[in-house]
Amino acid sequence: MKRHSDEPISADACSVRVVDGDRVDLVRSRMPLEDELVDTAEVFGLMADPGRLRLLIALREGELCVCDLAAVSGLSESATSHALRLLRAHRVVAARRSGRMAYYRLDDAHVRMLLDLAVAHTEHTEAIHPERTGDR
Amino acid sequence: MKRHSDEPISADACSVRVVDGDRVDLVRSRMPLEDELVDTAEVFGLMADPGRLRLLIALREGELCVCDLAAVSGLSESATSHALRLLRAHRVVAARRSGRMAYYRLDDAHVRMLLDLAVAHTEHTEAIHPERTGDR
DNA sequence: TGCATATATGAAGAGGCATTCAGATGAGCC
DNA sequence: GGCTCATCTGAATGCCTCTTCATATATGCA
Repeated sequence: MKRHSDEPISADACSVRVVDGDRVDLVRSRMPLEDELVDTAEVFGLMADPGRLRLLIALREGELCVCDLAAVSGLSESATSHALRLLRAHRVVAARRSGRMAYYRLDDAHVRMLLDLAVAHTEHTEAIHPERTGDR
Repeated sequence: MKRHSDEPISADACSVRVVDGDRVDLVRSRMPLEDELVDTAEVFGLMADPGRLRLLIALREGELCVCDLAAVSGLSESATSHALRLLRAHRVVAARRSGRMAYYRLDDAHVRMLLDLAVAHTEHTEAIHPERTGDR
């Protein structure tokens, strides 16, 4: 049932011992392609910064201009712009320009779902929470 | 309808111009509490590393020992152990010990949902995606 | 008891990332 | 045209993170 080391383990099984080679091969076969996995990790990375996460959560309800996003997120306007640039580069948000204003909106259904799921989860724990006092 | 600057904008409205104060206040009132938001960002951060993400995806199907996780993820066993330690510290995975082996499993329903959603999405786009070439 | 195996840990180095500051672009207004 | 306002950009800096190497713990086995 348990074999080891002398069976064909697809890729880089050079120096690594393996306990359950069959499981390993199975799990490996179900692993997403490298590129997709890296993309996914990048998306999570975009949501891993509190400032950017605030921006994205704010945008769930509709578009906002940069200065309002800065006000909501607590970031400086420069930091906000940098963050939005990053998010835009990854097609997570899109911009609409009107005069000198720039209105940003969520532009990625997948990210929206992740955000909804995450916020729903926090609201769960919020039910237990008695207060909603100060912001920062 | 659009007011500005001279209304009470809860917290840090010192130097930041605000275009639509009502929207800002509304969005702010719906923003998760700071602590929860930071927690959420941390969870995303844990999934933002390709190595850790591979570990977590591998664990979706059941428990695995450290060396098999290393084999699956392509990480060194040391790096794997470090990663698992991090994940364990955040209660995302849990360990079961049997002899000198340590078997890890997913231990966070929320993370599992996020993973499922993410993997489902990659499997979707795998069929469709024509492009996604240049990022920045 | 002593050795090999499986995992855990600490320290350190390299790289990446977020913020800030200063300045640039570009639209609206007089 | 010249000024102001909203946003964008680049460079610099300090922090944080991931990996590796070396070593520690601890279990199983002879």
